[in-house]
Amino acid sequence: LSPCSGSGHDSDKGSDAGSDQMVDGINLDEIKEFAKAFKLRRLSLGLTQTQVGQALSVTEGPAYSQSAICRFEKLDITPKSAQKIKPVLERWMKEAEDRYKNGHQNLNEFVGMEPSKKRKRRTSFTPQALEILNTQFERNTHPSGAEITTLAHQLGYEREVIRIWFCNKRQALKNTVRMMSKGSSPI
Amino acid sequence: LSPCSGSGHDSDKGSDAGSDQMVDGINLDEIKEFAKAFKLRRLSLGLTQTQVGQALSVTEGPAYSQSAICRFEKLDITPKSAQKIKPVLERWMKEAEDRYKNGHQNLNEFVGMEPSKKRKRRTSFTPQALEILNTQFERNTHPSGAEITTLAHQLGYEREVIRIWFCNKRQALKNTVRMMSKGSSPI
DNA sequence: AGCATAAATAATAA
DNA sequence: TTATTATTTATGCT
Repeated sequence: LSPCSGSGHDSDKGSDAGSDQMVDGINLDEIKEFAKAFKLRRLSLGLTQTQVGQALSVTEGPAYSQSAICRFEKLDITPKSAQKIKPVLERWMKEAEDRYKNGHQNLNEFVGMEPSKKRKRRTSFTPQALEILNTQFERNTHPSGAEITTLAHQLGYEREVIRIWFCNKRQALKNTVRMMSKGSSPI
Repeated sequence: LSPCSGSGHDSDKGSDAGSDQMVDGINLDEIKEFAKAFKLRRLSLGLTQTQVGQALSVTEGPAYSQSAICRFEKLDITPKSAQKIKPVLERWMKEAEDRYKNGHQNLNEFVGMEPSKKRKRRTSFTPQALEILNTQFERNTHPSGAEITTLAHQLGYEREVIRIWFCNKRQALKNTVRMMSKGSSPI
């Protein structure tokens, strides 16, 4: 991998940790542990990466996407970057947990969750609609935005529902292909 | 659409605080608490509902699908049913956690996970490949389709991977140039 | 009682 | 970053 080092010498931490793995004056093991704990704390509060990211964007600026949280949890970032983000997450999570103790409403408010954010009801497509959808899928597995909109309107379903249908359909197709190529005996 | 609301939904539970909620001699609150803890313990071990279900099917008989685990965690089952399943899950989880303490390999074995079941590729280029790629890039930042195909075959990577490499490389170059020249056209 | 798959979430590519 | 894919969860159905 590209070394890319030497941009800055942070010698702020004078404390020498004995057996921990240190890189550029950063304690990797400590960060690793924190990341793991952070994920668990997040799940304990029933929060998604998206929610954490959005909430942080409000208080800390617009640099916290779902991807960013994901990458931190998996430590798919540079040590320097992790070191920078860690205290922010630490502080935020502390606050969130405190709010949680004082009642869920406080947490919801803090995170900016909708109070009655229920899962969407599972739509069931009519056979007629499915037939048309499948026909379209055979023609083109990746319809454009405009095509999806038209199709949704034509069939009388929400646009998003149609979009998701194509996502899942592509998924199913891929899985089928994968299974077939595995050479498993047909049932 | 006919909303058909109010289908067998209990009205608000103005349950009295302090005493446990009992139904048919079953302590609902206890089960509720267990279900929540179970989910957290499952996540701590990094297991999916599917994995738990499959593992249980081996040790406890074929009555534990992913759906079943899901429904237990959400308590979307009858109290009687929950009461019946609870000790099974309790026992299994205990065992799983013990194995986990003795090393991940033990857990994997217990759960029946594929040792090498990892998510997906993430192409990383060998230094040799990178050297060749960079040489080609210096010669021509916009290789034709045929050239990309040849190069991909030569290096032993997927064509698409190579194509994208050039995209990203051009991007990097552009960013560098832009940074150097400071004022640039917004393309 | 659990399969099929819609919806939601996490991870990765562009 | 944002868009999209891969994975997991949840639920309509019989």
